[in-house]
Amino acid sequence: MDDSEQKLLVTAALPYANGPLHVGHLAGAYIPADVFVRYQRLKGSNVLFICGSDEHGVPIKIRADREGITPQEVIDRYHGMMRKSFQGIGLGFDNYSRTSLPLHHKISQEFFLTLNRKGFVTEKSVQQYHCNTCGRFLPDRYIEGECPHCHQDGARGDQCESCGRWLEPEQLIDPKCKECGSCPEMQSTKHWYFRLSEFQGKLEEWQASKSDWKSNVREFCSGWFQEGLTDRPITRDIDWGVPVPLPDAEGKVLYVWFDAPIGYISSSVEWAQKQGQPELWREYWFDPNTRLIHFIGKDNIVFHAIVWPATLMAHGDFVLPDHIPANEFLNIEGEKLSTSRNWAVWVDEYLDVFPPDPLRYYLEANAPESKDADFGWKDFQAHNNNELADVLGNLINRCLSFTEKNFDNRVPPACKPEDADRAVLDAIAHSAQTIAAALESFQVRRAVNEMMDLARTGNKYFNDSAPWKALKTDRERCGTILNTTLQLLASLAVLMEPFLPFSAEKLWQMLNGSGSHREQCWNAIQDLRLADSHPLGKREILFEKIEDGIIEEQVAKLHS
RNA sequence: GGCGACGUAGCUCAGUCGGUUAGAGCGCGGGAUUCAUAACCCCGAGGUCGUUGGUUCAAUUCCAACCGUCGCUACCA
Repeated sequence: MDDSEQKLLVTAALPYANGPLHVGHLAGAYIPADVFVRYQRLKGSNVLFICGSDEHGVPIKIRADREGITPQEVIDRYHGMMRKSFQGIGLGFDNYSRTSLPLHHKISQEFFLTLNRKGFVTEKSVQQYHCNTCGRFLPDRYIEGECPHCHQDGARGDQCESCGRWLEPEQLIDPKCKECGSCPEMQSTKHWYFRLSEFQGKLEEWQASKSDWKSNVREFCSGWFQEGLTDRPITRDIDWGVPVPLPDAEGKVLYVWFDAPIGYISSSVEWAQKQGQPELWREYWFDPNTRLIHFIGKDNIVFHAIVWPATLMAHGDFVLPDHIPANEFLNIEGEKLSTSRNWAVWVDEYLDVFPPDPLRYYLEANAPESKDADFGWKDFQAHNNNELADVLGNLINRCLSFTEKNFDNRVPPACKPEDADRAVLDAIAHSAQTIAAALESFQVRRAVNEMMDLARTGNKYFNDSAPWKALKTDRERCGTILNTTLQLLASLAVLMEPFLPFSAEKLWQMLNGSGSHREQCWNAIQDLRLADSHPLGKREILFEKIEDGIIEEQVAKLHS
């Protein structure tokens, strides 16, 4: 199929709106998704990139109660912060929505009703702890008590941190509400269950065809299939969420895990409305040829690879996920990231101090693709200084500076190309192919390294060719060397776009390229040429080095 | 407890569908150069590929056990 006809519907996990965005979020889902989408756009693919804030659920409600504000104020705050962070780091969503919108509520309710009408939802009464003081039913992890096994105090209703055993809340001795400390009591309550168990066969059959999925996703699912899927409650007893659209469901909302992925659909609908073509979203979601790709972190695998596809199957009509590239986690300075201990690097705070591309580059080159990776400030500095500044930035600067000083800042003509010159042009084509192949299989790390290797090739060529010597003996030869290197820079401006969009744009301007580098075609990069005598733009340092002191401040801040 | 992942040079990681001298970047040592953000380029030192067994003509690569790190375990989304 022609790339321009193949529709791509790309989603990045909806971030939960009870805290700001951190580098772990970026590394796991957002940067890989953005790199993929930017590459696809250069290729000319028809791609829709969707995201939004996930704004329901108990944790948001509890945060609001603690701070004495409304849940709406909580989500407004974090939705705004995350949106700004995404923009600052260059996430190019076509639409960034939020699940608190009436549009999303309506679509989620319709979804629920369809499943109910088709008989995939059943009603059940269950016993649950209820805190009379806080006035709500308590999720397992919000109940604490003495562990029945090791008798340690402070065990949670889902698991004892001390002995690691998995618990049921009613096993706890002397249970207490984690928020207020009072003793909860068992109450009967009614919930609606999604009949997930009915879909095991279809899911297994469907996944059997996904041999190109990453092993972490496949292994994870096979474990679940072996255990056997069970029906899942998809409603909750709180007043913050999408109300269950049934007459006898007062005070019940849809479980966030049910409504959140529907946010991918409602965000697409909102996008279509903003385009003035309110039905346009159907061309993506209802076309069986659409490749639906969900970028997520590994904590999301079971929901995206099992529960959500089953939900889509139950509803019918919608396209099923084609691929679910799930990344592992990012640690910070060797320790597990923890928002409650403030052991995290927040994107908004990063952007107060640094430009976006160095962080993008670091997370791309150090992406947690096959196993957990580590974010280290010194490591970040090293990647910026040794690679972005010394290899890529220096190649650009040495070439432009030389051309400016000796050739009136114009592209010298290429005369009598030699083997070395041709080899550089061949290397461009080869890199473009290698990077494309890596990105098609979601290997950002390999792809960005290949891009940097092309810059290394450029440095070696420039060095071996020694235009500063040729300048004195053979001005024509010197011009040819610069011409070749400048063509390499033009290609790099396009090749950099998926990884370093801000710098790619600046480089294109420095080269005084026509239009935007984003209008170039990835598949024709090797044919991209700056014309003889083409006037170059204004030169500037593309990647500043980062001084030790700045890094030390960040490390100190992390430990404070 | 169950399931899974990972453990390769000082550091961060590739790789090996079993088979000549195990790779990259950084860091380190030496050299060359001066166009450039004291950058670039070349050379070099450094690894019994977590441990112990097994299969095999041959294992770092397959299998088992063990040790270590981590994740998931179904209402933390």
